[in-house]
Amino acid sequence: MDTKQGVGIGRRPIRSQDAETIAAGFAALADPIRLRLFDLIRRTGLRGMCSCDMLEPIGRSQPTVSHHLKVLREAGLVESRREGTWQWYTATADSTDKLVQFLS
Amino acid sequence: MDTKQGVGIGRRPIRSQDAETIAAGFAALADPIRLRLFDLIRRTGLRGMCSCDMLEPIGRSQPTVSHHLKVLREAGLVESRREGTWQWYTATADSTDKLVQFLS
DNA sequence: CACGTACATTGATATCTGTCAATATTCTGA
DNA sequence: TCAGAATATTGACAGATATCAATGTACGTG
Repeated sequence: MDTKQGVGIGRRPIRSQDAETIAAGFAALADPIRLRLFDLIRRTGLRGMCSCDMLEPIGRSQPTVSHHLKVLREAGLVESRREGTWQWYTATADSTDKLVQFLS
Repeated sequence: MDTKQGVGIGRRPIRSQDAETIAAGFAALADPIRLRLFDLIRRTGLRGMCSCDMLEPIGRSQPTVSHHLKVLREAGLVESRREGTWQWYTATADSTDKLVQFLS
């Protein structure tokens, strides 16, 4: 049976392709460790945070933290720059724009 | 109205327990099918949407859609009411508050 | 060059997740 | 009470993911 109303109210549903993109953004924050990493990094503002300083507060092995940082980077939520042997992570400016836009 | 800080950006890093909760919310939207379901439901406002009308636009089997709706419901993003054999889904009022608060 | 530090990658494994067919449940109407 | 419709649950399975030990790579200092 069909309970549909006539069209006219509201815009069109999200495109399947856009859903993939936005869902991928949410997926990057869908893990508690990544969420905490992103939270830590974002708090450090422009200066950013060295990944060596994340191990202790996060409480996971170095490879695991490195893996999660890669996921955050590939999702466009953070970016990194080298400084000697250190790697500094900062939150990207428009990191969460699409996500907030979808939620609002 | 208390003065307690929410889970947004404050002086201290997010608590591990809060990270679990918020990450679970993001996880509910981390799948493209669920994102589209939530998008569809939200567009119908107070009236809501019958799950029988979701099958065709979503393009997944009835058990799969039912499974995703359950995930959305358990995440607090949608709620449902029975009407005869139909099940009507609506977006909850404060569904995305915590998520937006974290992102902002 | 050699060594130590910071970080990334690989490989293995246990767990989680999305999917559908089959089946069960709940409700309506005859 | 019986049949049919809408929805939920179960069971099975393939693919994804989180994790760590081991190893590899890049950089700085002697």
